Amino acid sequence: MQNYEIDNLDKSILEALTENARIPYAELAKKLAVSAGTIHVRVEKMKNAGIIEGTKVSINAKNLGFDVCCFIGINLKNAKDYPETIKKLEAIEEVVEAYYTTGNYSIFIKTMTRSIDHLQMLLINKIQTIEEIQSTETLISLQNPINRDVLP
Amino acid sequence: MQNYEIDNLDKSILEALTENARIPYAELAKKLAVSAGTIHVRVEKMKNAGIIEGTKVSINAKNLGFDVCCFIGINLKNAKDYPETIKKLEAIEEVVEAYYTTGNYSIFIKTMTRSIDHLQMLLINKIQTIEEIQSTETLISLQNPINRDVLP
DNA sequence: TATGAAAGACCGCTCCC
DNA sequence: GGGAGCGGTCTTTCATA
Repeated sequence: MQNYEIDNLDKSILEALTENARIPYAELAKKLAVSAGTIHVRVEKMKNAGIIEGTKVSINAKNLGFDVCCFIGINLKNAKDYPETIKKLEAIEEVVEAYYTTGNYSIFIKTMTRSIDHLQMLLINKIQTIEEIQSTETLISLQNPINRDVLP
Repeated sequence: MQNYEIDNLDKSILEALTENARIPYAELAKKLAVSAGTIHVRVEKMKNAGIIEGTKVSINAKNLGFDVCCFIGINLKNAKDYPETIKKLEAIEEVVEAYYTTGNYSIFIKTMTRSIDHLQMLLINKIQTIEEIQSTETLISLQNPINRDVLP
């Protein structure tokens, strides 16, 4: 199911669908000069290959009141506590992404909060109370100048 | 256009659309026990309020061959070179996200590459040749145990 | 002002070429 | 990969509370 080689048509479909996942297949077909049936076949193929996982709305978090995006590098007391820590982080709704990384930190997370106060509360009352965590480093995102979702 | 307060119905719509943006409005209406017209009105309202930015397919980068996800913290020689550096980073297709942050790094970027070799090439031949950059720190993501797209 | 119902146009899915 | 048919969906309008 993996490593299916996509051709230019597949690529064009992905690009179009990345801009607007709700575009009618018929319109897409016209734009790419193929038939609607073909689009359908290709999309199904990419779904089966696990390339297309699904469709999502992109929500502007800022306009919903979540103004503060922040990255937090976490160091654990013991590396073996990783699974337990992830479980605890998962229970915190402000944690939107988590990565297990090599380098300076054991775990690296991204958080979305409504304000700096909210972030501070999150850090003090939720994250730093996790006993497996030794220390944290906070990187507040002031700007997000690049945010791509298309791959070459 | 901002700070429009969403109610429970809007929230349910967003949640459903986040799981599957292509769900028929009629089905969504049935699930939420309202009429299809209402769904349509609400979605339009949230689009106008800038809450819904659009719809996207979620692509599994791994199945496309992009196996290595990596974060790179960048320090600049001079803080004022930020805009110029962003411009140069933007031209690098492997750079999928960039943040201007407070804390340890000036700029923080996320990259997607096909392999460790590819990552190494990216670092040496592309990123570290940007003259405004003083130093970089690389955090290779080994796992991505949390990846939410729903907000509370 | 926001919701609900219905009608027509449009689209997606499936088959066969 | 292309083309046509049927079943279903989206959108719009109008009436209502």
